[in-house]
Amino acid sequence: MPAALKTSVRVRFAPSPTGYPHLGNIRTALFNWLFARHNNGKFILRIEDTDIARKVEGAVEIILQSLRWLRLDWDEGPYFQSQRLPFYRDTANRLIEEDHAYLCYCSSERLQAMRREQMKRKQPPKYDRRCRNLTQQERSKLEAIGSKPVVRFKTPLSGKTTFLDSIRGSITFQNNTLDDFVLLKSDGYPTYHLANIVDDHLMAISHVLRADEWLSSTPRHILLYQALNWQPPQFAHLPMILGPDKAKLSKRHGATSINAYQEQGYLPQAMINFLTLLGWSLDDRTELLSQDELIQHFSLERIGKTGAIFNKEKLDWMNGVYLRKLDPQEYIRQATPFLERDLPPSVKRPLNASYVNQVMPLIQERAKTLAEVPQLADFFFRDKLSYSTEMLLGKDMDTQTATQILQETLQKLQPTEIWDAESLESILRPLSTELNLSTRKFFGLLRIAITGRTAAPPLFQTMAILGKGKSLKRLREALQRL
RNA sequence: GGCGCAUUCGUCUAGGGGUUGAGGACACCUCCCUCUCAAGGAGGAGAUCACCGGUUCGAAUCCGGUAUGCGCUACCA
Repeated sequence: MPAALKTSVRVRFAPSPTGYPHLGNIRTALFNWLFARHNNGKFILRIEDTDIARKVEGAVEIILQSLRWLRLDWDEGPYFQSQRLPFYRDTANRLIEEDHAYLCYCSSERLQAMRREQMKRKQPPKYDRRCRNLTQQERSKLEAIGSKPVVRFKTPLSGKTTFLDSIRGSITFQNNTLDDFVLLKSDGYPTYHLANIVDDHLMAISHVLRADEWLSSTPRHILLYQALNWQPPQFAHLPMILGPDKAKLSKRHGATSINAYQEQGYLPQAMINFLTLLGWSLDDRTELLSQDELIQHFSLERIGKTGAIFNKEKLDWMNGVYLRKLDPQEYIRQATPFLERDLPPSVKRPLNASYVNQVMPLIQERAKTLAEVPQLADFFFRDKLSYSTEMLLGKDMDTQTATQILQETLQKLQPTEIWDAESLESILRPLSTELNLSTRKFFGLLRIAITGRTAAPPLFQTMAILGKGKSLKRLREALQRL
């Protein structure tokens, strides 16, 4: 390997297309990407599709789409392991030739029965190495019966394997606690262990940043590198992202697929910021960092060791911060598809752009996700409001008073020519004194008449945008309800 | 069962022998602003730093043990 290549940072994200990527997968991708960009290295994408049975149709496309959404651009790939089978087969053969691996003819039935028996006796379930020292004659006999062999690694029976993890320090395993794991399956496909180290070597990967769940397999990988006389990469095992039950994130934790967050109206920059802080920190106070700042400051040293429970409330808060920071025009651009998608079907499509432009600034500081926008802005668009008379009257107002208030308001507003927030305020505020009503009560009543809710954007601005016709119509409708 | 890793407010975390009677953020509570909501501002509550020993003048910080949690223990990744 050329010296220049050795010192350059080359990392990879190597998902298996067995499902949609969840937060944990994406966080691993993100840390690899940040590490590559920080060090001016390369970020490589590799699809580990070596399990035909568990392969999920369309998963690869979703993975790519998720990375694009988060703007985690890759420099090489995607490589597909299913298209690189000869590399693994050749390596397995070399291992057999050099007496580091052997063919195993044991049936999965026998293996299973053996494991069950071992478990029952409270023994560690391990392959019993029956085929490790087969003679040529015995092998021929088994092949004659039609047994399809797998290739197993000849794990050293004694000694220990030690490696230095960038995050966890020195870690040692006794070799006799490992068993002879499978390298090549009987269908000719490699297992993760083989494919992974062959590709990491061939692709000159300098650092392997992967989830903590791989820590226990690392001695196997080190042993493989040693057997092949290859230089292993630097390993760094990332703390995992946990579900609320503290268990490894999985399907049963609900909407964990990353594209679900896109659909729920989270911003990629908020996701990036939040995910990075799940396991990494800059200092004792910085919470908000842009993608550039993240790249600038990211380092392995500041990655924590403990698994992090995903805290949705904080994500919501952070997404709200990013939403509010958005340039108003950009906000509208982002929110419009959600309005088109989620506003009631009765609202005419396509939406009136200039009207949306007026409404959105009132919503921008109130939504934590873009998916909330249609809900919050709903009454600006729909024709019929739905609320009860009880709601209109509130706790302590009788029908008569309410009727009088609405009538007076209509009377005052009818002749008004200039219909903007300021004029409306200058008319309605004095009216509340005139009626001897607190602004809280008075505006509260009008708010429900105008918006159908108790919590909404400021009244006068809302009425201004709604326009005179619609506003008066709603006041009249309220009157009719009483 | 075996092996490995981890353990600081409910959650994410800072802090890596004395400046810490442990700092920040989310969530929560109170008050201010205010036509409601949101945003913003000011406060508050919340952690015997898992436990037990040891080293040290001094330990959240170093060492050992225990407990608990998690991960791995497949012809899955």
